[in-house]
Amino acid sequence: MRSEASVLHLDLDAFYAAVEQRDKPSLRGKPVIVGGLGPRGVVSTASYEARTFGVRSAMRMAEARARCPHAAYLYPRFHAYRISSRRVMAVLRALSPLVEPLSLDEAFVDLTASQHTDLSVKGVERIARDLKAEVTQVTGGLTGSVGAGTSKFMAKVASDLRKPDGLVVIEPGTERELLAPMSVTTIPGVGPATADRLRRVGVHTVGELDRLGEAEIVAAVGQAAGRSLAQLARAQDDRPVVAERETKSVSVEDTFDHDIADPTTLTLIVERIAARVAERLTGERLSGRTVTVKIRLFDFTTHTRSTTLPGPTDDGRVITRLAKRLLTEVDTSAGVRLLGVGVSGLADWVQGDLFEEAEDGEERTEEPAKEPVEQPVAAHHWYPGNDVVHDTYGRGWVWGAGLGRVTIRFETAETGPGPVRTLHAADPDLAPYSPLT
DNA sequence: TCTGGGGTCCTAGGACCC
DNA sequence: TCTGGGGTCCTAGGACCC
Repeated sequence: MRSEASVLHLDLDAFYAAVEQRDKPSLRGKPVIVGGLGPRGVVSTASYEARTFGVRSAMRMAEARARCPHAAYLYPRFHAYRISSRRVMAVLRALSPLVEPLSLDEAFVDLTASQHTDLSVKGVERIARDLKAEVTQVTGGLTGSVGAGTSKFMAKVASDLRKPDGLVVIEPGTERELLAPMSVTTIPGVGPATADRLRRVGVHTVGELDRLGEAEIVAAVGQAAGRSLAQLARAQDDRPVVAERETKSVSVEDTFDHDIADPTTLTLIVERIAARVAERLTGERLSGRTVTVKIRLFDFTTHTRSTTLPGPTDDGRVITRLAKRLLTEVDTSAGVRLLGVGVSGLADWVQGDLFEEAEDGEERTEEPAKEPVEQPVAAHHWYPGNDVVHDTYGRGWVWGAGLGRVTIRFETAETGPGPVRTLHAADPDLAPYSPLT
């Protein structure tokens, strides 16, 4: 446990809406609501003027329009938000190299890694005041709320305490007293489901949770959540501020204005979404092994289907083919409201990083290997119905794979479906064929 | 015209290996 | 014929966060 309030949390106020008001003076002082504008849109950010009408983040747009019909409704301009976000993060990194961004508008800063030595409450207040001024300056007038405390948890609680444009440093030693009357939902990781479970054992506040034993908490909410909850309820939080986090997955999803049941349309959409995922993977020099399709049906039930490749890929053709196959594994005949494609199990190496230094900013001429996994290959590396093979027989699809062998069914334009060949995984005949091509 | 999009982490069961 | 435990990987679903 830190003895000083050396963790700082910055939260930009109504960030998306504030950027819009900054860039369009006619919107200043007026309710502004940023989010999806379609029939199924939800609110991303409401300006403080809109919040007085009860409009909140994650609220359905239809409800927001009912509550505040005269607001300006805007589709998010992420490019603009990203520019301002980068400037703010740069300010934070100048303060301390240890900055952990949580999103475009939020970050933790570890002040023990900064050049400041006075981390008394007064000293941290001075740092925070200067920081707020600088943030406002580099963003052309945006404000942020800053909190500081002896842990991430307390810093975040602090920044929430006075919004907007707030500055709160929680004096070390006063944490439990401060937390005791607060709702358990103040604790990160406690959402509606966990709050409900705790309510059933008579716990509503952090203080009540604190008085419960760890064993009882674990019994109520499970192993991992229970242990961390028991700690956080006592204001014990040793989570470090982590500057670099590795991306674990990349996904794209789309909710349709109206449910779609037509299989051809769904296939087309899944192709388009898979291509966007592949684009982002290659753009970020990532590749992954597991492809997942997410299907939300008309009734909001959500299904995922996934498959794991023997080696990482960023090939749009491979991702698309697998996504299309996975889509067929779920009954979509009653209507689909959302389709998504994701790739996870990302390689911890960057594809082709041996080839490019790219100091000159030129296009790379050397394409990275699309298929890191080459032969020899085990039978289970072949994907029935997906892997295509060409040889003297013509074009063949892998028909079955497993138990050390691969069956391939060939067909030609003239003769149609032709012979079925069974090859052993170690068969040299299989070697020329690369799976997943 | 109920319920976004991008993520992270956890759980639980089954397969498989030693 | 019956019966181990531990570890890892994979899949599906769900909670949660901003």
